[in-house]
Amino acid sequence: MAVRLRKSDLIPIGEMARRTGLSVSAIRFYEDKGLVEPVRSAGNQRRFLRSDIRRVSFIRIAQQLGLTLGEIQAEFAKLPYGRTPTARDWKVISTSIRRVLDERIAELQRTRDRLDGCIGCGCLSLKKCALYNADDHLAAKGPGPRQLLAD
Amino acid sequence: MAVRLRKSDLIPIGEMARRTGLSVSAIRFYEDKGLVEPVRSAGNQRRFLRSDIRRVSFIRIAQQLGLTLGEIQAEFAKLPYGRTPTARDWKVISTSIRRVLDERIAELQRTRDRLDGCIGCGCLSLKKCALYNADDHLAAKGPGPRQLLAD
DNA sequence: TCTTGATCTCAAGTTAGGTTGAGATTGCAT
DNA sequence: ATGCAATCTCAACCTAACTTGAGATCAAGA
Repeated sequence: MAVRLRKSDLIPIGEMARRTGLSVSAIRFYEDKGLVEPVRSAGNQRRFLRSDIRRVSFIRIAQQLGLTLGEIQAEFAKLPYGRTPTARDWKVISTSIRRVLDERIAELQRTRDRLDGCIGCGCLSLKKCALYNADDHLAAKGPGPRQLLAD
Repeated sequence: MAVRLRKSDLIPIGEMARRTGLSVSAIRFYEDKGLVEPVRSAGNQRRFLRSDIRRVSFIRIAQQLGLTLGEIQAEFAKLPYGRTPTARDWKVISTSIRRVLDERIAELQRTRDRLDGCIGCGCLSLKKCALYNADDHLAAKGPGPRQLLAD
């Protein structure tokens, strides 16, 4: 028995917007960026697959997590080629994003600790300041351990 | 005995750039935004006060901490009017920024926890997803808990 | 069939934080 | 006094992530 395509299997952009909470223009923008690839109707209107709802929703979520569209693109590259992604596929991505979050948190904590050092030492005294000296400039200026801030 | 202004007390923009590690154009941009207000030489060239070095350096640091120029301006508003800021003045600001960092870290941790929930629940199942539903939209659609995994 | 709402494309505008370049002056050391 | 580096202003350009608007076309119910 052949698989029947119900019309509800192909979603127009307006419904996509409703279902994902994104604007129509944003979705078109994502298509431009290659994040989603709807097919076209006879009259050249976009028609999305049901699985695209999840895909597009994921863009929204990942952005809330602080990923750029480029980074999201990179995550999408991990999705299976030629078949609709499963829960397991998405889980792999979620886990990878968790690592990004962990890194981001750790980074912020390191920064905060450095700032604490600065406050404690009556700092922002530039010459000694770990934050100020985070970057290159001020090359070899005085002795002692120099802490560097990851960019 | 009158205070003598040595020429070294008024710094041209090039030296400012060298001392802060910023580009000349960036410093001019900050002036545009009202973050620093150099005086002008007879020939209309910018002349910065020594204390501006710290001020401008602070912009750089605060940006690395993730503050926008607008937020930095808000912090600067706390500096004393009409006198060169002391170490104590800067400390007040640093402390305030510490609070911003704390908030940011807490927020990220909450997000990570939500993501963990999602991963745990085989999530990104949209309807139930804490991340997905973090925002408003959520148009009641059809009956029963639909799991979009089925697609 | 008519009419209305949904879509289409393409161009331009928006905010943040700058950079780049042109063409004109300034400032300082010989 | 002159020569050259530093500076000046102003306008245009850049990335990211979209939005807005104009003018044209599509889809579907009465």
